[in-house]
Amino acid sequence: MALRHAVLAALLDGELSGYQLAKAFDVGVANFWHALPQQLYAELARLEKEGLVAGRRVVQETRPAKRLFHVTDAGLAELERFAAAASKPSFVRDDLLVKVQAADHVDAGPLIRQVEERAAVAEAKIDLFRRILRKMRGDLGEEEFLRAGRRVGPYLTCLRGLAFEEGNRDWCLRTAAILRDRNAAVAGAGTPAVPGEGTAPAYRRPEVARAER
Amino acid sequence: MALRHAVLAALLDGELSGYQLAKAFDVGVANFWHALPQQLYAELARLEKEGLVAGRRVVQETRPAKRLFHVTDAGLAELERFAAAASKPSFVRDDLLVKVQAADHVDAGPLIRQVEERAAVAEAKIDLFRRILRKMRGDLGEEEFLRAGRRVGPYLTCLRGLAFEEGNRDWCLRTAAILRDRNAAVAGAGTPAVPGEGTAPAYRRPEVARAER
DNA sequence: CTCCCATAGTCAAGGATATGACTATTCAAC
DNA sequence: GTTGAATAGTCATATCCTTGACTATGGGAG
Repeated sequence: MALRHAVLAALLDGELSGYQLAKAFDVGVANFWHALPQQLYAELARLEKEGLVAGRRVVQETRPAKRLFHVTDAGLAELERFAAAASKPSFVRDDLLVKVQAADHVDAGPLIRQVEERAAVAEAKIDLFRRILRKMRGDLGEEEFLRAGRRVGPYLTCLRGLAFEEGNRDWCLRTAAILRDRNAAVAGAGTPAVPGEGTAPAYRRPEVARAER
Repeated sequence: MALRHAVLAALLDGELSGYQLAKAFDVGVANFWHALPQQLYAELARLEKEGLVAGRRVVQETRPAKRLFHVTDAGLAELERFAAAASKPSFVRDDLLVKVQAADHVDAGPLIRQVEERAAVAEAKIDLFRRILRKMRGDLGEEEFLRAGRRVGPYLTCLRGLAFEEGNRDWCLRTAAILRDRNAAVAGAGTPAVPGEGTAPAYRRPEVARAER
């Protein structure tokens, strides 16, 4: 039930429309939470009904009208309550890690490609985050901004996003190199397609007949 | 729909009972996926019905009987298919980051405590991961193990977990220090409880009367 | 002149996850 | 001698999240 609080936190920086929120919570920039547009519009409706945010309609000339939302005092109080409550630990849930976990038992080719692609994605995010951070701190140096700047929350979460993506990139590059080496070694030793099968799996499945292959 | 593949990947290292799986997917060790026991038992039942895993009953003397599951050839094929398909990017979803995003608008005290507690949790996980890695590579050095070891998938995902927790710890410690400094600075300047309110929020809420406070 | 993209927002359906409780046995501590 | 932790597993409910649509307008590319 933290999506609502993520929305409240995002609206602290100023009024946003649902559409703008959706972009902020989209892949690429969502440093502290991720959500799809449908969720956000639904959550905004709930938050408004409960009086935690309020919206005002803004008519535009060249674009469809939009509704800009801001956090009410009740919303701020709710955020305060949330921030003081215990946080549950966060979990890893990543398709790619599941695949790497199985790396010794599946075809290495597609996996290596995916890991390398992820490294490129991480690199792009790193660039983006660096630009965002520069923009947020303006003329000030990082240390100075963090000491005296008036709004450091988003800066700090962006720093976490940056460090995460740097870790991601480094790990992906190393993992890809390792899998490539192993794949080449096994291929050189004569086993053609599936390297894991060449290097004796740690666990021989019992009672299941290993047909063909 | 990746939980099933995470279960398959976990069972590659040998037979496991639902209970053992649950421990592996619990907080603390789940390097590549996290899930609750209920989910795992349900998923195991589905996987068995579809013939992707098979279980055998093992009666024990001092403990209740258990069912040990292993991946079938069909399961391995399914995992192969999954590994070759495109992975969707993974997302950040962390209560604590939401709170830090709102750091300038909420009471800093409880937040700082939580960030420091998270740093301690990360430190404990780092120790745990280092022990697990040492155990997995045995006598070999890391480079050597990754070149020649016969099962590196779990080692690689554990390395990612280690790097993640190191990043977590470093960020938490730095963030806590920054928030402490800022809190002390504002308290010294005369504002008592809520420091964010002392430093002029970037956005003045319109049309909403700012009662008392 | 048409097609696609960006803006702005909504609906329905179903799968995935979380919360909380519950059974049953054994060992070890108090 | 009863309570508590660990083993082993299950059920029900509720909420969350994802998938895949769909409406509508305006601007720019080709």
